[in-house]
Amino acid sequence: MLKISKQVDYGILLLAHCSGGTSDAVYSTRDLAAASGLPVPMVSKILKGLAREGILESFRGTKGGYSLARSAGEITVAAIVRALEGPVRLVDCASEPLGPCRFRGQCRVVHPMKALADSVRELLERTTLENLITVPAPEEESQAAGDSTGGARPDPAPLTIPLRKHAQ
Amino acid sequence: MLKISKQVDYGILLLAHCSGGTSDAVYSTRDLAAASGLPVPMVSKILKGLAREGILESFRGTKGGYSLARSAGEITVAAIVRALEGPVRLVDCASEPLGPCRFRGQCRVVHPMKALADSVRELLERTTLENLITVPAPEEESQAAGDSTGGARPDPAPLTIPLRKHAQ
DNA sequence: CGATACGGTACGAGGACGGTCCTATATTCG
DNA sequence: CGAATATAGGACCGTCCTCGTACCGTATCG
Repeated sequence: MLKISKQVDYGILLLAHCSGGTSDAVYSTRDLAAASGLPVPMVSKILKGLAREGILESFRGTKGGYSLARSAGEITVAAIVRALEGPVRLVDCASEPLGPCRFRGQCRVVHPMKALADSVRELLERTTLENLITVPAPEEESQAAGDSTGGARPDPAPLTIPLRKHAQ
Repeated sequence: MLKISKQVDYGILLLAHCSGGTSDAVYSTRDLAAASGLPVPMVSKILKGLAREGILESFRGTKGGYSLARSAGEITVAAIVRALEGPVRLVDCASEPLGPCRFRGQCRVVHPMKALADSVRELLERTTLENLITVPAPEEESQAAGDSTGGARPDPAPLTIPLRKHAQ
């Protein structure tokens, strides 16, 4: 609920992988599929979407593949979401191409809702791929691995702050 | 995409209506359905959900109905979302009951993703019903009414700031 | 010219969401 | 007490969207 699609999730994973090597490294669909463990057609579809939006640069033919079109710091989560699941619209009736609304003009919540939606979008706009790969997180990472049951553990620490560091 | 469900949208509308009168005013399903123009069963379902979560207080029998269980300033958007569409989980593999993930432990993006998810949730947690009904928005509200075509107009003004006023 | 790898699009299965309906229970009033 | 009212808690169904797959076209390298 209120979730981002798996394509976006996978997309971030793949982009994180692409940003691992040198800036002009080229990765083929098969390479990335093998590295991520995701099915090849799925990876292909996601990379196509990212390339169409200009996040990835594509090279066709033998020895072709994809590479980041800009630096990781210039790729926002919002752009990834837009490329893979369309514009961020928290609510239809208060997002930019205004959807139909039976209360047009007399609704007391439209503008605040729009403000809320904008806040969410701005948050995603402010978070870059670089943020996602350079925030290494606390040291209890290792103990999170191991148990596949995934028992709910209490909230460990406020991880919110690091993301803000790029907000002006 | 990345949208909240219509039930939450409707729920906010209905709660905004409930917070209009005195604090102990009681509204029946039929009243709210008539006021909102939404079908009665739908309104009923939403109100049930809100009551189950303790956001609304319910009174059965003749002259029964619903009223806000707490003040509008104590009802967060996050609570409304939780009541009507479950916990806020931006991504399955990085939200609190950790979902299955094939990269458990070796994924470089889990913690940042969790941080991002927390940021979104915190934003919703910080926004209260009171915020949504007391931010009246700019004066061009009236001209938005009238045309039912809903043509896309350019972004009018940064509406993001007002929401922040309650963030400490 | 053939092999490789991207580009676009269409297709099917599965699940979530929107929306409706039915029965049980509690309260008020005559 | 009994009828009327209004919520509680389900089950139920149609539809849309997402995930995942597959096919065909096109560009590039050797």
